[in-house]
Amino acid sequence: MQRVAKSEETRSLIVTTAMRLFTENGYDRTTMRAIAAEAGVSVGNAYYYFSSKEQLIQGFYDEIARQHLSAARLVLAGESGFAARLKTVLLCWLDIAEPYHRFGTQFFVNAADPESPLSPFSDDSSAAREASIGLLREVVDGSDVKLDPELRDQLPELLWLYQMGVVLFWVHDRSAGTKRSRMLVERSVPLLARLAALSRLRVFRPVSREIVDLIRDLAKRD
Amino acid sequence: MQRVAKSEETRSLIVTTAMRLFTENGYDRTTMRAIAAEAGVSVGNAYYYFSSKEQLIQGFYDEIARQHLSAARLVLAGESGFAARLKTVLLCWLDIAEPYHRFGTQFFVNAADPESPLSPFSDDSSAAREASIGLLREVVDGSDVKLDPELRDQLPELLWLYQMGVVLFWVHDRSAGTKRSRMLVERSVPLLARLAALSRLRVFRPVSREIVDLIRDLAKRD
DNA sequence: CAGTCCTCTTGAACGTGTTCAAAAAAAGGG
DNA sequence: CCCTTTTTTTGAACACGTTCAAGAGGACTG
Repeated sequence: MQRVAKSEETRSLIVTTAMRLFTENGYDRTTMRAIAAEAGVSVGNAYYYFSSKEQLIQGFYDEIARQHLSAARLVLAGESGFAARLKTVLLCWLDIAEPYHRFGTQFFVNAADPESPLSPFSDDSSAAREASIGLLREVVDGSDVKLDPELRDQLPELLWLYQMGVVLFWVHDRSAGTKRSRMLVERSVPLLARLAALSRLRVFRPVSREIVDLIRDLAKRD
Repeated sequence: MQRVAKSEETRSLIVTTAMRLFTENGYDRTTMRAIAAEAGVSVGNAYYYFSSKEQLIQGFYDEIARQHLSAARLVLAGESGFAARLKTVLLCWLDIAEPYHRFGTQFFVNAADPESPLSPFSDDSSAAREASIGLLREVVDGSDVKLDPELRDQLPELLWLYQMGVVLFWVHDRSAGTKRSRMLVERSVPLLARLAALSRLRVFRPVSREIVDLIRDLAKRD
């Protein structure tokens, strides 16, 4: 009983300290020895709770995702247009992630490793991924957009991929205040919305159907 | 004179040995000490020629790019349809990259770092990038495709981004013979070709123009 | 040929992430 | 309260990428 609490306390102390030092000095310049010393534990103890330094990053993902989810829900309430809703959600993510951009690149690099549990495509990340896709489903369902119904089901997943693209761009974005990423969102979202609306046109139907099928097949675990 | 040749010999000996050991044992399991020992030089000497272990990977990129360029030119000769040409070029890349897939993921992970000179978006990679885009321009120009002329200029760069997407998918692809990546190419290329053809329709024109403008603006170094 | 410079080479040493055998602390059982 | 088992903690040790002061080997100059 008491032991679980104590154990949980140590774990949380370590991750909190790590996050603070990462933010203060960057990921690379923060050593495991420094984290342990600052938290008042031994190096080995940090490894008892976290299998690697990389794993300590998970705390950041969780934090950003948590903030984004609650902030996005708030701003979504006022919007009913599809493009406006999507834009809002993405700009909201950029706002929240902004403070972490300086060293955040380091994190997303590690996450690019397909073997890593931190990869957004990994099984370990499926819970977070589902939550993100769920939010994008709210974006679609809460809007007044008219869509090919076949597309409607798949759209949230497609939008999630699009969001990953935005994040990738953001990671490489070196402009002041990451304003190029903002421009990308401001201008690509209306395009997407228009394309989605076009999906109802007859000439577009077969293309739209094939996209849906392709995504479905690719999503299958072979 | 003689010295330059000797120096070049040592450099090449090191990179060749590194590539062999990487292929045999994987990137992580190959140590700089092992490379140096196998090449019969000291560790410090390897660092005289290459600033880091990561930099030794460049040899792989160059090799794959070189093979792809010449192989693609061969198979391109027989095709005139846009979709067929594009599909050919991408499948050709998958064929050539196949032997490196097992440990290739490791390489592309390192390349995902925006700070790294190995990043496909970095200044250091601009030569290789231009060469790739040039090949894709041949794909477009050598075909009989009819396009919005505004789009025609930008299309090779767009296709390059699309190719990066395929590579990203390939890196995460765990199917036998990376056949899912092949499926992605087989089925997404015709879609792209159809979309490109649609760009001439009047309803599509404004969308097409905005895409072109957006890419142009994003490409600007601010 | 002696002296000077530049290129190339060496290997010990440093800092890092990570492991592991051992100890300490806590829990449980009689 | 002692004995056993489990959980938690320790810090020395290891392997690796990387650095650097020192030197070896020649090429050029006067």
